[in-house]
Amino acid sequence: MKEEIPELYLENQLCFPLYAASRLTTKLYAPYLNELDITYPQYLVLMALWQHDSQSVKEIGNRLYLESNTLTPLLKRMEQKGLIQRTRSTSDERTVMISLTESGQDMKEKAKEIPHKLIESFGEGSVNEEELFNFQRALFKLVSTLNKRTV
Amino acid sequence: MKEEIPELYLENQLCFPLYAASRLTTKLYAPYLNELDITYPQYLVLMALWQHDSQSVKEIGNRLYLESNTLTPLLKRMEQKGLIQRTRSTSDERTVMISLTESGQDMKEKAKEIPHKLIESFGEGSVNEEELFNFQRALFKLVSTLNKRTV
DNA sequence: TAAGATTAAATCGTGCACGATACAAATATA
DNA sequence: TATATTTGTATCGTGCACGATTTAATCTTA
Repeated sequence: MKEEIPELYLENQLCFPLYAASRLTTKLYAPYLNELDITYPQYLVLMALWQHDSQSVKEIGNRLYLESNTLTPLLKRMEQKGLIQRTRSTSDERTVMISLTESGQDMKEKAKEIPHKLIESFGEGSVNEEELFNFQRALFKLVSTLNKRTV
Repeated sequence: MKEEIPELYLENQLCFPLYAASRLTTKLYAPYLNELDITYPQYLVLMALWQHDSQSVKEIGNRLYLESNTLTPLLKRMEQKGLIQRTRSTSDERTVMISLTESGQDMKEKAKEIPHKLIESFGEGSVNEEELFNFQRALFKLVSTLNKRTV
């Protein structure tokens, strides 16, 4: 017999809308990131470095919740594009320091328009400023809680 | 000179916590999905089919916001595992209908415990029921809006 | 009804994610 | 101070995502 299990409906999941929203948001960024010839994860790394230049792979990973298995190849691609520099630390030969090149720093100037453009292409009325702020707070709280649970 | 652009801080993004939350949530599911020998996207397809068996690739894609370039290989893997059947429709030779096998239907029985287990391993106090519900509503609203913007 | 447009899957190439493992450097401990 | 443990990167294999393109079937329209 067919048993109805509402707990298994897609509409009742939390994971599914997170998954969908993340992917759809990334798609919304695509046209602007394409202009800069970078991908979304690369944009995240740049944001981390624009905020605080010269971080180890580990530190960037802590910031983005990623590990070296994902970051190493990604950072190598960014190095190839001339956006960053990878240097093995002299004080601790295990760690690799990542720092922005001139080109990587300059990209910030072009990127700073992206957030505004995105709000424009998304917002179009219907979004309450305060509601959005609360939603963002809830999201970050969720991330923080999830991070504790998944260590 | 170093220009401070708060709009580019990771803490002020909406996309970044969505991306992080999505990935961390998927990680929380991993142990339970591993027991069933399925991946997270495969779990989503199963949920779609448990709710409504026998859908075309296109219909599943509309439900999950995915297209055939992602779904075709994914569904082929699920077919190999004996979870689903892929049959080309006779009425419209373009469409491929996806339906659950007996094994795919049976998995629902094992899966129905997952949502509860997840809330357990996550919840541990600190989560307001109503707050969570509102957050979920906001998430789905966001997905719906994003979907309109990215067509 | 024949030519053009649209639609549904599939294929291809690139870039993530991530578990598992390897390896060397640094740290802790006997 | 040897030995064991931990730590930071890197490597490997698998499975998504997704833009671009292809192919075949269906639908439109002149």
